[in-house]
Amino acid sequence: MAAGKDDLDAYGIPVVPAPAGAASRKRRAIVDAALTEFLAEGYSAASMDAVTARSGVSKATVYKHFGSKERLFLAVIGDVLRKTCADLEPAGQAIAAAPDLRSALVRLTTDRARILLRPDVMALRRLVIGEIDRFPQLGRLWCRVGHDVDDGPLVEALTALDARGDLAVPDPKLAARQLVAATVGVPQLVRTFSPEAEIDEAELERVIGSGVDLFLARYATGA
Amino acid sequence: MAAGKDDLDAYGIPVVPAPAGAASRKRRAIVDAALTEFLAEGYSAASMDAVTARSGVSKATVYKHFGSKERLFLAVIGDVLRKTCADLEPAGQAIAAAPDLRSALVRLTTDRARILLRPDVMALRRLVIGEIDRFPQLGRLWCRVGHDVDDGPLVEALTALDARGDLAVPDPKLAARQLVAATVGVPQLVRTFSPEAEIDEAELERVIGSGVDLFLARYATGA
DNA sequence: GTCTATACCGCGATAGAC
DNA sequence: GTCTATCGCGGTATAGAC
Repeated sequence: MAAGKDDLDAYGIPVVPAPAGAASRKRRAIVDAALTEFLAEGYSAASMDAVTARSGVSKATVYKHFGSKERLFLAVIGDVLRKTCADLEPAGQAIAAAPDLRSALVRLTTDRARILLRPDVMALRRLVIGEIDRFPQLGRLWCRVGHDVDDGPLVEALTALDARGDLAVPDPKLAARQLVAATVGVPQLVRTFSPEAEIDEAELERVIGSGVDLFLARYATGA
Repeated sequence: MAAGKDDLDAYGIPVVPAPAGAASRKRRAIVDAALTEFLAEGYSAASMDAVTARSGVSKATVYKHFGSKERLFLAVIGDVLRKTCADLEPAGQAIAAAPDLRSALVRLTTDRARILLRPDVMALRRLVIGEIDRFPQLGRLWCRVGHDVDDGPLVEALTALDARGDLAVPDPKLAARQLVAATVGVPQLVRTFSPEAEIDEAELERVIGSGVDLFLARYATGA
């Protein structure tokens, strides 16, 4: 049992450190192959044989690196989830300082929608939702990094706008959820059940814009 | 190959007629056991052995009735999905005639939320989402009977209200999606990633009421 | 229609040479 | 670290008696 092999991060997902050097390339190949396999088949139907075949290494090597199918799944999905959604981090910080609030909200929600609606992110989301009972840690991780439920920076920005009088938001946490639901949530729901649906750019802009208008009609001050 | 064994309904889901009599009880036991097993384990990890054990019949009987794991899954999930969401059918018909529009919208969305947020319905939803790639028919079926994406009656009601001048709704289809997203969608999203979260009745009323207010702030006429 | 028993396969995980 | 070869188990589906 190597040192640090059972370390868990704040979300209960095993941290498997990547060794530098020649083995690192094989490790990368395993991770890539595993992600493809898990996204295509789901956790249970995914085969470790298929992962080894796709990655070009032997099965023993896979187990030397990750120990078990469950640890491989958590490491791979957790990593890609963190990386993919890292773009969402600097979310609502520019909102409070923006001259035109509507434009700022449209830009914020549109940027988020572009990322969250990407086919690979949607597939990852479906996989996480389907395996929630088996891996509750991934659900908690998705909520935090993807801000699918709570968005800290956005809540803070709405609170600041309320204090300044630019908006009248009695419950910023609820308002943030409503804004996200009325904008990103609408096309996201459609694509959740229709993976093959295309993203019409003009339609997306129209939906997002209408959602922001919905939000502002309720929370904008007369000023 | 019995007659009608390969009949498909409008959604591409096999229709397996239930014979009346003594065998009907066994069939019911199989369906109940299979639903429990699939909801608990997902499609791939679900075991036909576990289904037979839970239902108290032999494995051969299960295969005599349903032919394969795939057909059993489609039949069971499709049936329960239709039955569960049948309560949602008479959706927006009473809206247009209601004296108090806000109360009517709150009642409509609250009723829907109560059904869609039930733990068993949420679990079914997670299962369908996770198996969308394998069974696209279930995604299409969910969209229709659950009105998770499009709600025909609600769209018609909004169109009528717009024509009468009670609301100003330029795009009823989009408005219907926004109403659902801003009300039911908010707690639904939370519980999608947190199966164990409880439904606080007071909190639900507050969220739904706020969502309806959001909707009316945008679409209500001055009158 | 229903049962018991089993064919047959692919799975996750490991042993031991190098 | 990496390989080949294999173990043991549990999976779906079927055969044949009743």
